[in-house]
Amino acid sequence: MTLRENFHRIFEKELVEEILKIGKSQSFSEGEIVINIGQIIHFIPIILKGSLKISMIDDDGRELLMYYIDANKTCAMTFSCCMEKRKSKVIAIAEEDTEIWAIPVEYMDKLMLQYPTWKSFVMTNMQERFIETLRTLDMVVFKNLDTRLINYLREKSKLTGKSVINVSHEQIANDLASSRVVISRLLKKLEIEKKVLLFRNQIKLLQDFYEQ
DNA sequence: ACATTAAGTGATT
DNA sequence: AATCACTTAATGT
Repeated sequence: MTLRENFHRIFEKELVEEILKIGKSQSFSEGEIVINIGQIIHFIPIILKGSLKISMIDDDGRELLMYYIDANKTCAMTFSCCMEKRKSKVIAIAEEDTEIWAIPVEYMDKLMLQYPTWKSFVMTNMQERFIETLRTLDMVVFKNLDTRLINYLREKSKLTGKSVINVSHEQIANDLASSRVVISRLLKKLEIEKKVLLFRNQIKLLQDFYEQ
């Protein structure tokens, strides 16, 4: 499917042409930082391929994964920020090799006023991201770490569509704002319960993992 | 062969 | 649930 065809499914005709004209494609390889904390946002990213991981970082440098954004989605933070040329409060890292369509922020006002489908695209995205943030908040405040870990593995698996997840215990600890030893122990418990298989930099989710 | 990084584990707070 | 300290295993050069 071409870029134009893809955009046509979300946006009205004239908007597609305008977006194609003013934006440009940008590629990021896995692990690359797309937008960092404190950085002023110059463009709105629409994900074409791959996905971005959005995390917040507290004063002590502890990181917490908020949500992922994948194909045809965009980051809500960019809207709230770019309107007033504010700095980003979150960090966006390419979860895999990712391609985005970057639209300069200067066009935001115009697009919002002129195109109903753009407005609804923005609103829908903000709403979805907000819900996901609430879910993450609920996880952190009301759930135990083991529940959060299971949830984390579920989401990773869903994102890639595979039952084999390539990630280190250290990385998981980072994403969940925990420590490596604790994650290793919880994973070991899951392995004993026959829910996962552990390898170096790799976790395989078994049948029992998905049940109940 | 050696250095580096990932993961496992007991003890302590 | 986190941290320390130490061990073992896997990988890179």
